[in-house]
Amino acid sequence: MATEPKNKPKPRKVPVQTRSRATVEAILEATARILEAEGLEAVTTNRVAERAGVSIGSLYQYFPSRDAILAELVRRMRLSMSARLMKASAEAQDMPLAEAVPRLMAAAVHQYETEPRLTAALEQAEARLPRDPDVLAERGKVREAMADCLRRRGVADPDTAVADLVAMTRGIVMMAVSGRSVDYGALRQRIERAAMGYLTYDASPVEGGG
Amino acid sequence: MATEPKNKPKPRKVPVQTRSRATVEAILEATARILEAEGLEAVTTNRVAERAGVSIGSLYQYFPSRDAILAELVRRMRLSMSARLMKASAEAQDMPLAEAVPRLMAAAVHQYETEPRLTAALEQAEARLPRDPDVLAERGKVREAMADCLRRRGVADPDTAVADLVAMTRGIVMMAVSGRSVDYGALRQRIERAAMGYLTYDASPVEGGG
DNA sequence: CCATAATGTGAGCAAATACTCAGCTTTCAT
DNA sequence: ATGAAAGCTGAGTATTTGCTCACATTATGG
Repeated sequence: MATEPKNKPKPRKVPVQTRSRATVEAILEATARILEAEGLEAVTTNRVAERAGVSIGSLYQYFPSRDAILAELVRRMRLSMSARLMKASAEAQDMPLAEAVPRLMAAAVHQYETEPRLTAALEQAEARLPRDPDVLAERGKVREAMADCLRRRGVADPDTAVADLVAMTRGIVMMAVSGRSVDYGALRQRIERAAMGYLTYDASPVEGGG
Repeated sequence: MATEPKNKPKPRKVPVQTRSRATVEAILEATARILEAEGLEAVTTNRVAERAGVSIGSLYQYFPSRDAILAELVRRMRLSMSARLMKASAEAQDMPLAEAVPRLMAAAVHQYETEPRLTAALEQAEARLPRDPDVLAERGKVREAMADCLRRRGVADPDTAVADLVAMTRGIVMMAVSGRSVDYGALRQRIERAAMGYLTYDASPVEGGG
């Protein structure tokens, strides 16, 4: 339960038989469902094991700690998001800005749209977890691809622009998700407006801005 | 540590002497410092008491639970933010959009700028806490004032616009805060660009944008 | 078959946590 | 000065948590 840094990433068994692979999946699935329904604090190892229908001992044969389960879920989500964004970037390669942006925004929103509560909880968990190098590397590639996309259209400082677009999108989606029900169609349109506005806005010289 | 709803908002003493008022402030201050340095999970009642230099018994004379301490901190932050935004709205009343928006954005960012990590932690705590009616009421007034500000300048659907602007701002600031060091001047400019872009973007068909 | 490895079990331990209580000290009004 | 009220104390309780371990069950290869 300590909040201390992970000083013991003890090695665990790797599941080789189909039975044990199913066990691992059941544990991850149970964790996701608890996260989704009750949030990060409700995820305890005993509860996960119970919900997964396996014993607590089995859980600890494949995951060295509670955080390791969360880390694996975070990892899968991030890699999935990266893959989706890479695909969208490739497809948007030759489109005009006004068509490329909606495509990229749709890809960025997809994960929140399909699993809003789970995604929010996983992002919260991610903040307290050590950075996953693979995730960082993939994210880097994605940002690069998206920045290229913008650079080709003459957007200034495309790296900052990508960071801002991602952040704006997350902000708007997270706020929507925290509310009751969401019209994702309207939401995507608003995000497209925010993105296109940001990208095309020309800060004309308003002097004496004090 | 339960995530269950608060079924026992047991009444506690109200501090009347200066000594006890100082105790209460010390408890809140200690909680803020722990939150800022180590995040939400590190906030335990025993640690707060120790850091505040008071006994655990004293803590429980003025706060019925751990969450009550967090709730009070959240409350103060939210009311302070609302007050600042109301003031900015009033001052921006008669300014043109290009001047009003920076003023409003500066007010919105101020809290994150002065206490970035604490603010992030408090927002995380807020998500798990019961809604404070006072905070909700003040927030409603603020949104109304800001929406009025926009409506006067002919912005369509000003309520949605305010919600989106707030969400975008939060998204960009939170992302910046999670990084190493932040240039808040540049940050404010980017947020102004996002806001102005959103507000002035005309989704007319831009043909042949290759 | 059977030896060996892989997998599964769950009672229970050590540590942490939220919170109480019985008694002590300080403040204050008179 | 004095009694009552306000404030303070911290060892202790009940519970929860992450996690281990000695042992039982199942699969696999020869």
